[in-house]
Parts: sequence; C-alpha cells; structure tokens
Amino acid sequence: MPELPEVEVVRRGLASWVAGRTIASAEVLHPRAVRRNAGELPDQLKGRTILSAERRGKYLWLPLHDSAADDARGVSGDAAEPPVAAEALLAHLGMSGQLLMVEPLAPLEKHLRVRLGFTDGGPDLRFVDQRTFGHLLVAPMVHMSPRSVPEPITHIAADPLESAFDDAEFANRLRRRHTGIKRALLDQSLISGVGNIYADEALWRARLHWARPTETLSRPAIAELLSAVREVMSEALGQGGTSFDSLYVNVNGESGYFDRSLAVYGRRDEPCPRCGTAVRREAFMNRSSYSCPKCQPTPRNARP
DNA sequence: CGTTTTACCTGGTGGC
DNA sequence: TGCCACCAGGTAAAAC
Repeated sequence: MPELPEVEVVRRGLASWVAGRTIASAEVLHPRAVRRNAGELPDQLKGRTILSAERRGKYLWLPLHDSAADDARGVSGDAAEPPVAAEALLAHLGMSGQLLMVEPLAPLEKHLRVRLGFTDGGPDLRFVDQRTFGHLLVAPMVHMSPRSVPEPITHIAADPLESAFDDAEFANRLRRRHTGIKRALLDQSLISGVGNIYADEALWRARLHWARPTETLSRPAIAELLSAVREVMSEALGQGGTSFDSLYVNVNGESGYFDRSLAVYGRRDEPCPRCGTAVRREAFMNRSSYSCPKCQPTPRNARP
C-alpha cells in the first residue's frame, strides 16, 4: 500500500523527529523484520546519530553519523565540512509497515517488530508491520553520481519526483521493452515509487489501458504518462497520502485522505469521474487492475 | 538474457 | 459458531 507519496510523508515526519538524535537502544521483536542482517542490527545502531532522512522510490534511509571517521579528521574537525555517512539504516515498508514516533512508556503495539530508543529519552522510533513484508537493515552507502544510495538499492531506478530522473532515457528504455505498460510502471528498476494504486490512477489520467504494449507508445504519449504520474503523486502528497484502512499512517499514526480523490482504483462498478461509464476490474498478475472501459479501451494487441 | 511466475505473510471478509 | 477459500500486494528469487 505505501507507495511514493506515502513513503515521502513518512520521510518528512522522520526528518523532523529523528534527525540529530542519537540511538541508545535497539530491540528486535521479530527476526523477519531484519532478515537481511539478522542479529547484528542492535550493535550496528547503538551510539549512532541519525543525520537526516532520505528517500528513493518506496525506500527510505537514515544516514548514520560515522564517529570513527570523525575521529580520524581530528576532534577539532572542520566545521565547514558536513559529516559524510558511510552507512545508513535502510527501510522498506512493504505492504503494511509503519514507522511511528511513540512515547517510550506507551504500550507495545501488537505487531511491533523493531524498537529504537534515543539517548535524549524522547519518543521511540517503532517499526510496526502486520504482514511482515517490510524490513530494516544497516547498509553501506555507495557513492554514485549524482547521489549516494545504500548498497542494497543500487538497482532501484530514480523516481519521477527526483531531479536525477531522466525523462528521455526512460522513454528510450520503455520503448525497448516487450511487455505491458503497467508491468513496466511497476518495475522498480525502470521507474521507482509507482505501485498498483498510482499505476492505475496515472494510466486513467493518461487514457491508456494497462495492457498496452510498451513498444507501441509514442514519445508524446510517454511524456503525458509521466506527467500524469507526477500529477497524481503530487496531489496525493498534498493530501497526506492514500489509505483505505488504518494500515498506512504517518509517523504520528494519522491517515491521509487521498483515497477520496481516486478515480478508478478500488471503484469497481462506480462511475468514471470523466465519462460516467462503470469502472471495470480485471485480473492482472494475480491481483487487480481498475480502468474505465470507455476512456481506456482494451488495445487489440493487449499484452497482459 | 529478457520476461513471467511464484513464495513470502497476516487479518478481514463472505460463503456454507 | 467454526471452518475455509479468497483477497490485499512489493520484492526477490526461481522458472520459463
């Protein structure tokens, strides 16, 4: 459920609540939440200071201050030189992951997986995840131009809201694919941050059927699709994200309300906001695709 | 090698 | 009331 806008809401919350704070304790309550570096996480985090909160697509990470490198530069240091993180705490929320700021004495959540306490005695950072598709790990940073990213996500493409995203290169790669447009939109190594909800909404705005073969898309059509992706994500961000139930929330446990603005997703048999035709639901990759039969006619050469 | 399918996981829902 | 099939779906790994 959490896609780019929802993860960005969480990132902004983390930036204001944990940047500059030092981790005093880390407790893992479910091994699956840290499966990519089992058992080591607490030792890797204790005593580290969080520098900021970053995001690419649906991944977010907290760069960690490297005290050893700081010592090497000398205690006096160069005040003009900002600390460079060699490692970061990387997070993916999966289907149901939440990063919450909670008072340390508050009762433990039913699906609490990881709990971080801070030296200032302020709110904990708690990772709560019902379906355990999400996970946390400490990973080295890889310095790539134009930005540094954690090593495990070097295969994740730039997302359409970051300046590193290259529209022309995206169009070139897309047209070389032999697959359906929705499959391509969901491929995080081609464009990141798009999930089932915003794929359906962007395709509706661009009047494209989800099974349209990528190699038949003109460059102007791709440009319109990218505009639709950016538009729907920006609007959702302005409304705090989308949520259908209490599974997706910001760091304070509050839900966004973009679900009221969805045109087709989850609206089977309801009228298309543009033409009034009943929205259809079609099976797609063992899940669902919602579209308007009139605005998004099925192409003859559909590629499911 | 590029593309497609499957496994992972829990809670809510609807049928019987 | 219980039991079960089914649905939600992002990602990595396996299969094709």
